[in-house]
Amino acid sequence: MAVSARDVARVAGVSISTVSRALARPEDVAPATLEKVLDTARGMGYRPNLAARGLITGRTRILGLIVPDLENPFFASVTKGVQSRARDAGYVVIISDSDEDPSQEAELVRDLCKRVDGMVMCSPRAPDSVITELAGECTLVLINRQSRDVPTVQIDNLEGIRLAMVHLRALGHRTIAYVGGPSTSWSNMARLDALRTVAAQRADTELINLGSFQPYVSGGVAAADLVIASGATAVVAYNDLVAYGLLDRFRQRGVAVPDDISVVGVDDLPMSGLTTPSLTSVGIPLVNCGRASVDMVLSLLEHPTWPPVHHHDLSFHLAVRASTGVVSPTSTSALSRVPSNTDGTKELLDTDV
Amino acid sequence: MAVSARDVARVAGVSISTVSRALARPEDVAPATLEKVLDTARGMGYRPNLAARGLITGRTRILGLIVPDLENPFFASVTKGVQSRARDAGYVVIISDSDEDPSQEAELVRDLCKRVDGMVMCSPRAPDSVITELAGECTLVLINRQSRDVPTVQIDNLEGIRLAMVHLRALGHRTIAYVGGPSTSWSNMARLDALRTVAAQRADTELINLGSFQPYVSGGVAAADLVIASGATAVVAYNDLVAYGLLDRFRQRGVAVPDDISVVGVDDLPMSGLTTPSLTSVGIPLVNCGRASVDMVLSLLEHPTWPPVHHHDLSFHLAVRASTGVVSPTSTSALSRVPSNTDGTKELLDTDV
DNA sequence: TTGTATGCGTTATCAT
DNA sequence: ATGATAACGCATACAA
Repeated sequence: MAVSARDVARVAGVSISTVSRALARPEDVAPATLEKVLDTARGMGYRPNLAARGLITGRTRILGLIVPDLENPFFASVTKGVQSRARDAGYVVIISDSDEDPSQEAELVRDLCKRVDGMVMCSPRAPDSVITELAGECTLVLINRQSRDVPTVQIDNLEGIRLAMVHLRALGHRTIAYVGGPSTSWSNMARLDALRTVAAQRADTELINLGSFQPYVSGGVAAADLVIASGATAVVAYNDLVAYGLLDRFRQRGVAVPDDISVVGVDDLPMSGLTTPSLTSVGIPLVNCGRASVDMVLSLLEHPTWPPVHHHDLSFHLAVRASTGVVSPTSTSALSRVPSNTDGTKELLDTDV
Repeated sequence: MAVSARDVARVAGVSISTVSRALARPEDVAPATLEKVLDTARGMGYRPNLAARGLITGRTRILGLIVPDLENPFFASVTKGVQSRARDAGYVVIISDSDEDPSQEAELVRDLCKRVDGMVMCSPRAPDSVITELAGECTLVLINRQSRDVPTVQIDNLEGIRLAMVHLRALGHRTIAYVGGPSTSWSNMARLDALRTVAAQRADTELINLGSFQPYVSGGVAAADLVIASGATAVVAYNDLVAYGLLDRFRQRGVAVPDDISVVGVDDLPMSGLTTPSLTSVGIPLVNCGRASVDMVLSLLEHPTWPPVHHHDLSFHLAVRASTGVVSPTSTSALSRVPSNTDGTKELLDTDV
């Protein structure tokens, strides 16, 4: 059986509450007894029973994290940040993978609610109404999703997209395609809006929205042929995974990157320096997102009355690599073999593919 | 304030213990009262306080998982498996990232011990003695590490390596280099042993051990030039990350894969179908490793007296992709520009690099 | 500064 | 089949 505070008290020759105090508020106990208690506690290998402590304090010192897919490097990085910051603050984190299933998310939150002090949801798919309701039942912070009612950690998509566009324009690109993510995704809408805003500011820049695709490698593979047919000299992908898919399919099709088409991703995943060619990407400080979300939860926990910083914005950086290059004179002519797609249509598709 | 069993009891007009029973052993309570209790409980949104339950049962229904690095896709996959199987069994999992620091591992286990029913350590770096000691303090299962005293989930390296070697030999390769992982790593020793065993069985096959490298992309980059200098026509990397590094550096050096050198990785990470060229890899069923480890922990928990299946072995598969090809007549001559390394030395290096 | 006593919400034991 | 009651191990208000 484990050693309890009572055991320590008996051995140290003090009362049980002195043991408790020695650990919780050392300054409230006489130096001599403090040392004696601490020594015997250590000697006996005493570890407070956290269930009992939690029963009294109502706090578990556990944080919850819900992500759609642990194997997706995007969420892996965020998870790393959450875990690391939580530990620094003396918390541990329970992780839960929703398997990309929005309907599971709500159930997961409710299950975890009682076990944790607060929760972080990363890129939740569940509808706004559900999220808001959930936030009423427990301390909740959202990552990478907008909400009026719930505190969020967001990334300034406009700034990131602007970096990418400025880069592409500097290389001479004027016809730029966008391979979107899920149409319901907040990030996708934010990025599309940003692209439109930036493109609208330059009269000679044409934006071709190729519609919505799965936010994985498979989505990029599916979109690649449309990109080629569109006649664009550069393409911005919803995220790096999609960009990997583009790269892969372009290679299969014999389309050279960046000579024929330049490719830009979003997220700057750890892998993106290693693709062939290496991928230029708009980077999100994912680990920091995780850290920031924990800071927000803890702040909410400690100052429940404060209605202060409900949104924490992080900024992008641009990692320029080998997948973007100057537009070549041959590129558009060589590729635009499908006339019907080069008629200047700004929105080719607007449905999910 | 949250609603307690006492509240439900009062509203339902029964005693508090009937409420408890209704949830724990429905068959022990009369159908009429059962329905009444369950209805009011649901109506009031009653959720048992897990801290209180844990205090009396001594069980938290939490499992712990310690990995060296969450961002490493190897561990991400294992984590996915652990989490998924744990949830199926009604457990949640606390995850902890040791930041590749062996000295942290022991501390993490001890911290988590009191919070969880059992733990899984994935590829721990800590010395045997420490691991054994830890296993004495809590229910512990190891993944990807050998131990006499502690239950483990392992992979049959000999079988996996044999698959790779048979594949390479069928392509005509006779001089095969191995880029090893950390010399202290059990996996590395197991793989090196397996390579030696298989090579020894074929008189015409030469194995060149290039020594130990970091088990990351950087390790592969560091090893690539040695591989080229060794004159080998094929190289087996400690894992896929190392293989990525080899691929990257080979490309930089203008060495064609697989025309000049064939490359084989180990792990078959999700990304490995997307490198250029795509990577032939000996695949570990990582998600299943995670699942199996949870099964072992739960079995240990439920039948603490059984001393049965202490080791669970999983098998490899070989994912043949574009990084391996038939040996070309030019390959050895074209590359072996460093005579001192082509003298047939079987063990070039045996120190860490 | 230290000890005593109470209660956190649940399960388990026993009596009814 | 159900109810009363005693733990579980700790923190805390209060007494000394």
